[in-house]
Amino acid sequence: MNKNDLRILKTKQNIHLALTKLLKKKALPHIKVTELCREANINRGTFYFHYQEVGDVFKEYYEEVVMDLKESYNEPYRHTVILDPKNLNPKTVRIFHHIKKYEEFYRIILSKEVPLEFYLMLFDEIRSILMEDKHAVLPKEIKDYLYSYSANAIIGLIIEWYRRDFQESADEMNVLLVNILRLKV
Amino acid sequence: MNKNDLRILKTKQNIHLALTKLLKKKALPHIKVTELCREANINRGTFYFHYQEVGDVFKEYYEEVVMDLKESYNEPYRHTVILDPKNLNPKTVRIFHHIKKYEEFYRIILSKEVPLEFYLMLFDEIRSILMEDKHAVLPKEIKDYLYSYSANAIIGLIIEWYRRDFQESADEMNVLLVNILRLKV
DNA sequence: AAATTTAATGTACATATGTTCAATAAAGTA
DNA sequence: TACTTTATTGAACATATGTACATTAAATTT
Repeated sequence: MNKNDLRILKTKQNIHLALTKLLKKKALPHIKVTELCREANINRGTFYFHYQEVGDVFKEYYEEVVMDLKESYNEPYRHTVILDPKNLNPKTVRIFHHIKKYEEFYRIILSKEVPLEFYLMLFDEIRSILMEDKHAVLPKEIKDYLYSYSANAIIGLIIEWYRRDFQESADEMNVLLVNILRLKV
Repeated sequence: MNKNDLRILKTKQNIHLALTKLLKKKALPHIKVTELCREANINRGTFYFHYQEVGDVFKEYYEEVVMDLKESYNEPYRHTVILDPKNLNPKTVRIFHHIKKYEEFYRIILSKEVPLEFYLMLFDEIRSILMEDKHAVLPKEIKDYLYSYSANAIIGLIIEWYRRDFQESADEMNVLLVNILRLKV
């Protein structure tokens, strides 16, 4: 199975286009394989040759999106220590900008019908971003919990942001995060 | 439709028993309606008379579990201000004990195949528990975000706990939470 | 105990799933 | 260009979904 085979590239592109089209009409779990293939003008057998279920197609997208999140952290003005309010500069936090950029995408990720898997992918990604920060020397176990605590706390803000229909700007979210951290609750 | 009709109670009980049995073998989304009805010895039409999908049966369980979580906060030694480390007494936090009590249940809730809906139910429940605490006077918007931040931070610990197979005791988790809050990160 | 209500059953039907396989066509390779 | 590889197709099959409805049986009500 040659990943660069033109036939495969075309097929996958058709499926991707069909999925984005269908996602505007209905939630991911309600999109049927049959429906997706009809929309993409490909045979159902071809679908099953590449994927197991509709969610797998979405996962391919998601990997691109996560790539963007990763890349946004490999730039010159790289952040230093995110979750230390003493050092935190709102501009250093890129996560909210990333979410805003892919807002339509995260509306799907955060909708209740969708498998937790996508949420956990976001969690792991944010967690690993936080792990790159230098933290005070702490026992490994505490650190593991601390990263999970902090990563999910940020997603907590994102959930609230989503529920408020992403009204606030990404910069406002960064200021909000700083304020919450300053509360030291 | 009389909720107390013996026929309904029996049918639902059979379905519940069948689901718990099947859940020991496979993940929730892989349990088919047909399969569940075969196991419960009820007609498939009867199932669709009461539910839309297998997940709805699970939701009925979940409501009982959430009830327990709620009740654990209506007891004499009620907590005061959970997320203020200065006042926090590990014994006052009941969430981890609740999770441990329904460990098998939360293993399902936190497994990747399951819809985000169940996660969000837990989120909303913990969030509303935190909302009962008296916080310093803050603008409503900040408060909304703060509660989402704190509630999800706790679930972050629970995710990590789950991934470590719930090895730590609930008391150890409370101590851990206090330590993290004392770090003021 | 008889009458009434309605949950549960059995059957049917159109559609979807997930898999298999031989035939075809479109790509890559010599 | 001719040859080779393999992705795609189409057809078939067993099983599952979701809905509908007349019949049956088990409840509740009188």
